[in-house]
Amino acid sequence: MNVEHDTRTRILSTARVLFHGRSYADVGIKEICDLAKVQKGSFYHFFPSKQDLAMAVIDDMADEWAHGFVAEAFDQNLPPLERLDYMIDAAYYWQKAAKDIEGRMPGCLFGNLALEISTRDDVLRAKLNAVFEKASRRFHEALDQAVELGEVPPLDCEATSAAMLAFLEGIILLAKTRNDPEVIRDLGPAIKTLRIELAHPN
Amino acid sequence: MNVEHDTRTRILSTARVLFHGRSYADVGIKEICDLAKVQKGSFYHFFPSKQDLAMAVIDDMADEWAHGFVAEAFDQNLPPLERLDYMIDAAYYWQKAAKDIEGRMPGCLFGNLALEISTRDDVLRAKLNAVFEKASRRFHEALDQAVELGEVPPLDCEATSAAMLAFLEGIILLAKTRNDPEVIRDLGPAIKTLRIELAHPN
DNA sequence: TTCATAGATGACCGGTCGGTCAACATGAAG
DNA sequence: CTTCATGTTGACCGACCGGTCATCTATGAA
Repeated sequence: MNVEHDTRTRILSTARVLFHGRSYADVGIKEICDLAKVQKGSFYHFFPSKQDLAMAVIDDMADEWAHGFVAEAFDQNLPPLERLDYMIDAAYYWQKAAKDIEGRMPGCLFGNLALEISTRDDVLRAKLNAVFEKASRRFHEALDQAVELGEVPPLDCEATSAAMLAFLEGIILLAKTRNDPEVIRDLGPAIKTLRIELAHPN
Repeated sequence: MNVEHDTRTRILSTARVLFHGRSYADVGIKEICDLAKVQKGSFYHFFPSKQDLAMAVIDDMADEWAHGFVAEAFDQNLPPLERLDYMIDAAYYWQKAAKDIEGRMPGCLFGNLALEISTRDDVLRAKLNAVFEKASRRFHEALDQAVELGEVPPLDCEATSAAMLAFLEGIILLAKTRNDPEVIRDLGPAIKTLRIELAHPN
């Protein structure tokens, strides 16, 4: 069981690391196979194409996120606004750890892939969009609860949650470009100041 | 004079369009040459390598930006906060026009390149970082003036301007992933709500 | 008229790309 | 013992990659 899927898992995690650290186009299947100690023929036994591999990598990482520190950060027991800080912190420490090890900030795998391939591959684009929408929903929940608890004046939670996700991705983009995770820490807390007012019902 | 540089210019503008619409790695020199109606040998007469071409493309677009709608948006005669709206508007209309023509949102060339190659090529990364820093300075100016005019309570203009740029890039990223320029219009105005307070002097 | 220089041409290079395939190993079910 | 499914192996494919180069042409100064 676990042995059967071991090869597949090795391919998947190797591909994830390489795609994240460089880019989709820059990483070849040969390189993935070599590092994962898998033969090329075996690769194509599990994944029909490089695109399918990318799909699986996205699913894989989205799952790990959802059950990992995203679940922690958006813990229902945490005060809603603290969850935002937690999320920023988690992003910061993650990127910092990666930079300390590899010397470079990998940024957000989803953001990286989105900008690289969403003009070329509509299927992958749609999948990445779904990941972002799911992430946005976490912000949405937190905002709803913050409003309910009176911690924040009423606002357009739908739009604001999307804006917060955009801000997070933007900060990571800027930090990666500066190769300096501190950007996340310095700018991140401003996420709580973002507000989009409710549209006036005429 | 203009004839001499015509070939170079054709290469440059063709490369810009292709890099912007797809990605750096996905566009080959052969394709650029074909579209620009230039022979490969001629290409390498003007550009020593693909990396040098990328440098030139970034410079080229940064120049066109600086003297184009960025200069318009950050017109000193405009009220500072209106400049922010102008910038969002400009981004929106640009992306919308591009999508109407090509069917896909290209996003921001600088953001695209930054995420794709800043882990692989430190020279290009540094250049893109410089572009962002220059852009951030425009926001900085506007914020300084807004504070001076009392339109906004005092704040950390340095950090907030960087946050605003991050937000802009993040919005474009999200819009590109959704392939829907309206995201820029819907979330963009929240840029004015971003605030990073001045650090307390102990 | 000569000569140097800038530019244009297209064949060519080794290497890598994503992907295919026939042959073979393994192990469980009949 | 046979059959079949699952998985492994590595040679192989044509296309394309970034980049090189010898050769030719056009131009303008001396």
